[in-house]
Amino acid sequence: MSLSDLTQGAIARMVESTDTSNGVQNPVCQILSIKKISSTSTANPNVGDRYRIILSDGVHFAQAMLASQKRQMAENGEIDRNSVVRVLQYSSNNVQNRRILILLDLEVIGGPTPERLGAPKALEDQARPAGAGAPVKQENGATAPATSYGGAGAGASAGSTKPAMGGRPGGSSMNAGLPIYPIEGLSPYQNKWTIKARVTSKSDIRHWSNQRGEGKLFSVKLLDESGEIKATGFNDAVDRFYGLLQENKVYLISKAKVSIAKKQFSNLSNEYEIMFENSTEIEECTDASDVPEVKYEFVPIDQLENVEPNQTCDVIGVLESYGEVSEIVSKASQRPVSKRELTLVDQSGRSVRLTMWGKSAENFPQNQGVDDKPVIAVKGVKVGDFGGRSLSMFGSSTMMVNPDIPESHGLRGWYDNDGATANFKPYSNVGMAGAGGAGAGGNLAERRSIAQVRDENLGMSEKPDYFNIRATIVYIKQDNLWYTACPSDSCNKKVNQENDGLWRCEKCDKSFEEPQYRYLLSTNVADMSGQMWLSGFNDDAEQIIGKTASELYQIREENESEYTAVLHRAANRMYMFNCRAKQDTFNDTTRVRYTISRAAPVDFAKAGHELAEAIKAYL
DNA sequence: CCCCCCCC
Repeated sequence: MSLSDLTQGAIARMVESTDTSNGVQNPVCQILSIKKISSTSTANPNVGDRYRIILSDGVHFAQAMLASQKRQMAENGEIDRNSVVRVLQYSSNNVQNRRILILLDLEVIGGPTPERLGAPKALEDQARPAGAGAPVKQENGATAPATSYGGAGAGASAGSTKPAMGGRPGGSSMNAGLPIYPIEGLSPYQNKWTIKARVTSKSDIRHWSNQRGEGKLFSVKLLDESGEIKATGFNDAVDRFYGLLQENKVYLISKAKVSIAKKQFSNLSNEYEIMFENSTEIEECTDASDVPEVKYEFVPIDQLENVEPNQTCDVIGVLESYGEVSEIVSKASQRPVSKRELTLVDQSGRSVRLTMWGKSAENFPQNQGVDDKPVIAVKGVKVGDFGGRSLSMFGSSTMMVNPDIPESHGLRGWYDNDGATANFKPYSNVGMAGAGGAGAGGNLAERRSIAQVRDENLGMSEKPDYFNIRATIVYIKQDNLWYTACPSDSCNKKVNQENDGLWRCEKCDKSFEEPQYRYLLSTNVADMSGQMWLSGFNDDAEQIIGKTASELYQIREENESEYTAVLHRAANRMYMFNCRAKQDTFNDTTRVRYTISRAAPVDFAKAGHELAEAIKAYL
């Protein structure tokens, strides 16, 4: 299908006519957007206003409704965004001074069309003198179609008895003269528009600095009945609009720039995005009832295992607990990032971890007004497979605390009656069983025995598996216990001694008088079910051995038997090991390596109490 | 004009 297949110019003539009989016969048009209208308008059965369509002839587009008898074409996917259709029968109706096309019969032609044909503009004047055409009567009390897009032209239309903006709810003197457009109607070719849209998410302010300069920016997602679009503000626009724009509120926005969306950076299905500019006007709109609310599609926590990792989804649950803010260093950017772990529970009897990042993590819970065990709804969070399933906030994810929606009230009632005393099966407690010893914050069932680690084939898939074991050091391998490392901060690469006696680091491109010694621990550990070899790095090895690698190097230089004694003393101690299992191939042999990510001495008193509790639970 | 979405 190409632009030439469309009946160019048809839209204007269709709108001018009353129906097929005096209009265009069988025009071929493209559907730019199709949107189910879920705000239950009691309106007109004649109109059957269930699906709102933006219809294009390649030159112009205009607003249309799919007649209710053709609803199934939308429901079964026969027609969709970008479909090319032949309009067999239509009518053009005057609804509150706007012309709305009603598509009474149509057929799909050609195969799927992947893109918008041509560069259609909004029909400048879709209004007509009252009484012309075949006006659709509004029954008493009947609601007008949701948002009154002057869309294609509620501007000062010839013969219109109303002022141009008379129908604009919550409007003001600002933005005067610019018709309200559906978001789907925006394009770079037309800049006289106003959208009335709800902010569904707002990012943190982000600062950047690269070779091209530096600055700050933020972005919001905007929603109306027709679709969604991302809008970004840079520098001055951050100062002007960041505070004004708030999640879930509705705004009139005009005089911003529409440009081609960089699709790879957006998960919204819109070819375009908006940039706020110096001339941009934004005003909160108090009459927001006709702009759709954020829609959630909640996945119960126990169903998360059916969601593919890396997908996004919406989850609602009671905030059972949350941790302290901590800092990690991003592997990709090498920059420190704050994070905070929340634990959500729901009626499915399971709990899941939700990670918050950056400022929102630091400012939680104050920024969310969190009281005791609130209901938390999150939208667009990333599903991870850490420890089964986990959740992680994106910059584009949104969080609502105690939202006023049925699911929230249901959870509140359930939690206050039953949930508060229930036990929840976690997806994972990996990483929580650390300093506290045996399962601090975790439960004993989640810990594995060494036999289980083998029986469950952990580390045999492409991705690493993580597990915890409580085991006793049996033996520490005595040769190659350390390597000569680069002494630069956070380099740790192996350095070799050159002919000049200096130690050279290829990565840092520097030479040093002395290397830093760092452990490469290989230790055999055992529990009641068996034994296994674990690899460990410097920090955990220091803790286990009780000396730095440099100290131990000196000891061995001076007294070989003392060296052996130090290693003997390190054995027969019990630790909680957080480990990672991953395949690796060396000399054509593939085997699973088990690496310590954290080792913590067992707190026997605490572990004993936990065992007692576990036994009690069986009785 | 950013574009990373992180870690165990």
